[in-house]
Amino acid sequence: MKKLYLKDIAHQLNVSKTTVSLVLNNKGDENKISKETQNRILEFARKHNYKPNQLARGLSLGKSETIGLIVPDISDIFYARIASCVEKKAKEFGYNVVFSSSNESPETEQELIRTMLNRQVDGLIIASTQQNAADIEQLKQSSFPFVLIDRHYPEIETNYVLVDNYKGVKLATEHLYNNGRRCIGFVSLHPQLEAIRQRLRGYKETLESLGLKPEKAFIKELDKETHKTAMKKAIFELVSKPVSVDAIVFSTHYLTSMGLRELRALGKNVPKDVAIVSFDEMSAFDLVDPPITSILQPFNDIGNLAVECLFKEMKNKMVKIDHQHILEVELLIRKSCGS
Amino acid sequence: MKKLYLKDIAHQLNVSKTTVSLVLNNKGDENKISKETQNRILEFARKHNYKPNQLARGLSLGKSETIGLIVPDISDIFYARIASCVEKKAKEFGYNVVFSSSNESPETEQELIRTMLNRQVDGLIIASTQQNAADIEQLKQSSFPFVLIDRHYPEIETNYVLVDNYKGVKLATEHLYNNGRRCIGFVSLHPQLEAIRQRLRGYKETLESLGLKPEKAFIKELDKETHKTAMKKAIFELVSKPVSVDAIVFSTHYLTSMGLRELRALGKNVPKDVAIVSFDEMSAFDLVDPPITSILQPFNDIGNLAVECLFKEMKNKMVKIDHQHILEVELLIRKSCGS
DNA sequence: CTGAAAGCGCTTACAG
DNA sequence: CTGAAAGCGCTTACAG
Repeated sequence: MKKLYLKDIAHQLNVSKTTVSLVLNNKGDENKISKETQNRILEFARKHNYKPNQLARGLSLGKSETIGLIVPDISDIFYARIASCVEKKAKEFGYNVVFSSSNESPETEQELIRTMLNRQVDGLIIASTQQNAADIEQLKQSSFPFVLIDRHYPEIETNYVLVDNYKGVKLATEHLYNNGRRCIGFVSLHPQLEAIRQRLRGYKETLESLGLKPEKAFIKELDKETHKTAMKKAIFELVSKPVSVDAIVFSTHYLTSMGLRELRALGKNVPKDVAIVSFDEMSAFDLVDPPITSILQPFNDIGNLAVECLFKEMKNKMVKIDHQHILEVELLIRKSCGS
Repeated sequence: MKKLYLKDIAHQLNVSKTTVSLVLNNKGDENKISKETQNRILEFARKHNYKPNQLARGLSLGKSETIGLIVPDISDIFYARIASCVEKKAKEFGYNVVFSSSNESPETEQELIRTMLNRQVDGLIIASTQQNAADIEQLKQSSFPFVLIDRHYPEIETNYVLVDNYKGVKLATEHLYNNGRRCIGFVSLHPQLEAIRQRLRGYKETLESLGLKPEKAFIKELDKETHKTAMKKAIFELVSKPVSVDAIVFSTHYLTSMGLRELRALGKNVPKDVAIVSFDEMSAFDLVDPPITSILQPFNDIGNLAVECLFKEMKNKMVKIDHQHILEVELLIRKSCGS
């Protein structure tokens, strides 16, 4: 089966390329091309399964009908789920998506943004490393359509779809308190991410509002790079004298898993000795011993909303910053807090 | 920052577009362009961060430096991990990847393959629905570079990277046997997939080699569409009289989770009443009560090898079928089989 | 109603 | 050593 081109169709049907192109782009009527000609073309194209070369089309049209999705790590189930939604939603608009992982590296992120722009994506959805203000600012200045998800730059006004991180941890902390816990620890990554900062703030302020003091020793901030080894030490310190925490809020699903492993290794009973709550969850958290109480993020809504906002931006030409969504989060109570 | 084009550089540097293009494509030397001119151009391009429009470049070159990845579901952690590897590996070759999920629909898969071809991807990695022989055959006929992963068409000779499904289940079944189980059930999806068929075969033949009979009633094949409700019924039947299985092999990670939930709902103790093994695993399987003995798939190797094979094909022009890899699988023994 | 022609931004064979 | 020109496969303003 030889590849079929526009000119082949024109040739075989004895019409011009213009006519074929117009008809195939649904502009037959507005260009008053006879129904008969239209049908011949449509029929022929369908029968031979003609599809235009998207590179040529994109070059000519100045758009690629592709959007780019940049996430820290596509193999993180949270982002994988979002990617899945983004893909589905984009398809509704007839768009494809190119994805890439930044691996939390600002340099990689920068490179990815540029590569995608060179590939002429029409819009970008970014879960940023949040250390790449320059490029985000530039995107904004050049009125390129983009929306930030999961992570945003508080100092740059952009469209975004986030989650109420503060509220999530507040819910979790209160839940722990209501279950009688008074020495509540907090384990997270380094708070260079605004999302993490909000979670930390949620933790601290909730403790205070409950009349508890957020002790320095209760809080463990691990480096992204070294958190695997650091976790062991962190958990050990949290559950040993003089700290001896009776509950821990983990700021991310994989920290929860790692932390739980360490707690077990130290012979601690969850929830008896230490209750735990996880921000975000994993597929099998309900099967874990004990089932892990988790803060659920609406990943479907994040993905869908992001795409919708992006398409509004792309349509508007004039980019307006009027899509700043902070979605609600939900505390799913299972057994890891003792009730 | 206005977008910079090739002609702008040529203009500003008082040389032709040809010269600029040649230099930027590292063909300066072979075209004997003076070192000085080369340096001026390189310097200028770097300083202004010039990157060619990939659509134009692709159209001109007849290739896009993009590969396509089609999987059943990008939000399945198994495929997400493979996608992550594929992305990393492709980047080493300077390639991007476009991904899409077929959602196990042959029609969608067909459409995706065509869309990707129209987008001029230079090669395809496909975890097929295995119900789309026509397109795969066509890809093959037209000598388009592609490699199948995870699932293949036994009736079509293609390059592929698979996993030893038979062996995996054999290992699992023997392990169960060695732990004293004699009534071993098998829960899987409908065996329209060759991979599933191999797993089923592994189960049956191993039982036989062990002197056990693979009873019809021990085997549950669920429909992809209805497996959520069907699982409840299947598990109930397996653990009730007259069947009363004392072990179950699940042919996929999410079936394991679902099955375990049902076992618990019925008050069954795992592994005392029913031992279980999972083909493929999830992140928290080691934390589950009990930790789930699983057959591990080398997703990293699958992704890397697939990309390597694909690039060899792409380079060779003449596509040769000499990359048929069946990777080893590993049984990770935890506690769900009683030892 | 329809076609010839220019243009999208590149690459490269060819000529000098 | 370097440039003018053709070509990749489309779209569409313009002319008739």
